[in-house]
Amino acid sequence: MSIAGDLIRGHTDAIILARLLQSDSYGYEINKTISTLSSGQFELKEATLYTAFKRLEEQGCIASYWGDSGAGARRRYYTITPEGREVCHRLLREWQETKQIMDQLLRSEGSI
Amino acid sequence: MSIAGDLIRGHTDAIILARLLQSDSYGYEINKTISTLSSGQFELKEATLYTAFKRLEEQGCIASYWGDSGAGARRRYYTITPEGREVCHRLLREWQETKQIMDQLLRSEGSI
DNA sequence: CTGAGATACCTTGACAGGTGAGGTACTTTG
DNA sequence: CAAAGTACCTCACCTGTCAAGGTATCTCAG
Repeated sequence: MSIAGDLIRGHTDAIILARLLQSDSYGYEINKTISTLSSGQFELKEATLYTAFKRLEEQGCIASYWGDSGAGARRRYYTITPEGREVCHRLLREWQETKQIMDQLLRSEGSI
Repeated sequence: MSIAGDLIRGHTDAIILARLLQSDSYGYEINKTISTLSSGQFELKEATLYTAFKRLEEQGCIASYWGDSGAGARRRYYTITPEGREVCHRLLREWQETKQIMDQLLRSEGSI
């Protein structure tokens, strides 16, 4: 992982929800996907991931069900709820804002 | 403030150092500048700002001196050290990476 | 058959950073 | 004189990350 988790902090939920917007998935797979999508530059730690799941489920953004993996260990699948979709879209907008503001604040030229 | 502090968390130091890269300044002014630059969309809380100053000074990234304000309350000015400049440039690079990775992770199309 | 490695889940405790609330002290302005 | 602005600072609390540890199953090489 080339970037620290603290730099992503506050965006973990957005990342997870954005994945679930694509399709239902389970912890292990989501983690792999994130690693792949970021070309190995970032990965959620397991503890972080599972606490996020718990948080999001309590908030009603996601729901879970045990999937039948056929072979291999059992999997708990997560699905995004309508409420979760709304939250996700809000978080995506917030990310766009954050980017913009950060760029303004870090731009070297800009004093006043 | 329209965006939450948690979204910025981990980038506070970068924001402060980037300001000091422009010129020496003091807490109150830095806060105003940040508010102005972000069009009022973001502001550091005082507690956040001063803990950050303390942290950065301990790390040797900034140094401080009491300025003579002439009229009004005394001001503690901060100046960026050579080490601070290096750190700042590293943080700016990290921000670029973070942006890129986040965009990849949040992009709707991308599964695998 | 056995051991290693992959798949898959989960919890706990420590730690760090952000922040609300509170405090000090001076100056300007109505 | 009181209120508001300038300017500093600290403490206790909360939240999210993560190292470390644990469980269980399956596959495959030796």
